[in-house]
Amino acid sequence: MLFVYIYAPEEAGDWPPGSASRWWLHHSLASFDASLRKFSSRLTILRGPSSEALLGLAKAVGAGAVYWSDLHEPALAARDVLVRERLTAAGLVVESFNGSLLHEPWTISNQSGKPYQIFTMFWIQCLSKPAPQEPLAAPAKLRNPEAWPDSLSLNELGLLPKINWAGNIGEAWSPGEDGARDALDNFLNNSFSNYVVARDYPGRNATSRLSPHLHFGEISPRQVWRSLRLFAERNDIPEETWRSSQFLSEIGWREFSHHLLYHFPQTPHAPLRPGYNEFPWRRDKGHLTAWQVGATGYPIVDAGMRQLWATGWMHNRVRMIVASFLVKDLLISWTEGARWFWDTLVDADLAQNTLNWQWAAGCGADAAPYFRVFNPTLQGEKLDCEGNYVRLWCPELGKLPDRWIHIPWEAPPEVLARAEVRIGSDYPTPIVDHAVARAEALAAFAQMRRDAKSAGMGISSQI
DNA sequence: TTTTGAGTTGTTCGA
DNA sequence: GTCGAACAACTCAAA
Repeated sequence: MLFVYIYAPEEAGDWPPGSASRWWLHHSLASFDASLRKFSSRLTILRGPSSEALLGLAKAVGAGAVYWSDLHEPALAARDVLVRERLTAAGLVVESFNGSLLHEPWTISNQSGKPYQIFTMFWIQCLSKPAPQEPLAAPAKLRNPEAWPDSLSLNELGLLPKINWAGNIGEAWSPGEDGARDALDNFLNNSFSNYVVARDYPGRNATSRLSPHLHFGEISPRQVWRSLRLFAERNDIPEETWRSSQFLSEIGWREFSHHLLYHFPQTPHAPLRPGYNEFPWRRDKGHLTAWQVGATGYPIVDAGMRQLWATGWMHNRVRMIVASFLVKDLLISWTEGARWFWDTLVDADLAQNTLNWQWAAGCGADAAPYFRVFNPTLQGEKLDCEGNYVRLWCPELGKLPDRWIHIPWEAPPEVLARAEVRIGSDYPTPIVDHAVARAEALAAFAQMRRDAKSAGMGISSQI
């Protein structure tokens, strides 16, 4: 038995892995190889094109069958169809399996046979199905080939960034199966019981941080399901409680996003609701850059964007706040935000990135209504009331009292002087006035609805 | 068949 | 200070 990873970013269409993803991939592959070495096995690493690589390898080692886990990202799924055809034509047995979802996307549909576009009903349907298949145990031993085929070294893939900005990322994460299992165990034991309350506070480490592990297949949702069930049994948590838990429903949202991408493959670049096609997004390079580097003048937004840059990850709640800010306050297209997240997130996942950005922009499935505009000051004061999160990522504001930490531009001059903050030089002046920006956003969305109505198309998401 | 109600994550305004 | 209404349009299942 031979394990092979083929690096073929050009086969991912418009979405080759970004820098943060490649960093994770490097360490995940290293971890996988290390675990194979315990069986005196090893990971064979090849470069695409995938079908050529696999045909060559099969010939070299005399393989009779090729197996892989299904992916549903549009470009990769199309690639896999071609690979399957070519391998089959060459006389190889080819089988693929569901390794990344609780249910195959075509098995969940509403009464008229169409995909759900509302999460609640989708998830009720998922939960009403028989429990997902139990994950198989890892093999106790492997049958190794008589001779190992040629393989690239991991470093030859050039996945690590040229500049060593990944230093901070490494401190925050342990890519690989062991890291994934530790993250889940740690979450279940320490955070599961209080998840509903604590998860919204970015200063508390109360979320599972499983997303990159799930994306790279280091742990599967079926393993999460089973671990949660076993944890519940050990702790006398009734089945009804854990099955309807907020945490499991987050796994459900992941599932929902992957099913939607399967059914609506155009959504990474086009709004699910066609009425949003003509929305007059602004192209303001200066504002976009300020958002990207965390220099908007709104502390909770800047803290989030800097956390993203420094660690390849951002707290879920803060993702909503910064997304709302880009889309509603700056009126910059959600696709710009999706691009930036794609390149900077270690958990960048096409399905989830797409669903969630469209959700924030209001143009997606079960989306936030257009009038739901996050107020960055209020969100900061509610969820980071002592300013710990802001002080961690915006240290130049560190000496400001709690009272002013989320509204530094309103602080009295003597307070600013004492805190050694000069607004406009030490920390930016807000690049927009939220109250004005909110009014403009509401007006722009209202105009879009009028235009859509007069064009007789509505903003229906029907396709 | 038609109607009704509810739907991840919010904010503002006026009583 | 608190509280409810309003801020749309559409999906989907239950009644």
